[in-house]
Amino acid sequence: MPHNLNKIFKSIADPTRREIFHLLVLASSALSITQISQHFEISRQGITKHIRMLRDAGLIDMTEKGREHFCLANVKPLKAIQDWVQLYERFWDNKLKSLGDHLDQKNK
Amino acid sequence: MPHNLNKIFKSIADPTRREIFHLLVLASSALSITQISQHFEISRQGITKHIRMLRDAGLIDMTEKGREHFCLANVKPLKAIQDWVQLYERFWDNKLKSLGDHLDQKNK
DNA sequence: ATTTTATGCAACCAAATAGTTGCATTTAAA
DNA sequence: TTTAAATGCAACTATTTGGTTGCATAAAAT
Repeated sequence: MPHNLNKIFKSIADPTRREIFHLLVLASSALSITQISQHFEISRQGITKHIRMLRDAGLIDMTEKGREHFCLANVKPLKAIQDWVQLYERFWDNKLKSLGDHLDQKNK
Repeated sequence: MPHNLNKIFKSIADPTRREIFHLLVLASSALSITQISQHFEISRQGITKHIRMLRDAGLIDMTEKGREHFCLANVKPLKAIQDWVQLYERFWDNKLKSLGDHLDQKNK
């Protein structure tokens, strides 16, 4: 179990956390908590809480340097979300075959 | 805006709702609220609330027949989730190119 | 015609969430 | 060495969430 699936779902369910994550991916380098919070109107402590949830879901890697705590986006846990979605992708156009059959196939 | 992205994220963030959705996809036919709730230990009213959230996110289509309310899974809104995830997919292996460049490209 | 079934509505509850502020501590800068 | 910056910790609050129960109503079955 790499990172709890539910934590990942919960993490990305909040728009502010998605924004933080997006900001970090865009930055493609580590940003400190203060730097991140400057992009938002909510308090630093509010941002810290969001960052911790993202970290606990594995979506942010953290390193400390002196008094600063740096955050780096880690997209890998999103793979679990994509896997979940892809289970249903086959139905986007139309029912080709029941998902039940599909799962039976995988268990053979 | 087909269906509010945040509602979709919030809907699938709850494990019970994911189970309900999965059940409906597996069924590949409409199930009544009572039928659905029989698969769970929580009360019918609890299930009803979850079903409404899924419906409001577009993940369940509902039809009434007599006194029964039937639910059918609709996977289309999941496309929005996949689109969101795919924005970051390119980073799963490694940074090929920054997301910023990628977005610039799309806006040309 | 009576009873049972399927449901909605409303009130209620506990826990989680998203946010705040104040204060202490460590590190860096003047 | 004093001051400023970056952070954590703790307490507090309001709102949302996930769940419950009781009661009313409409439709179906007996």
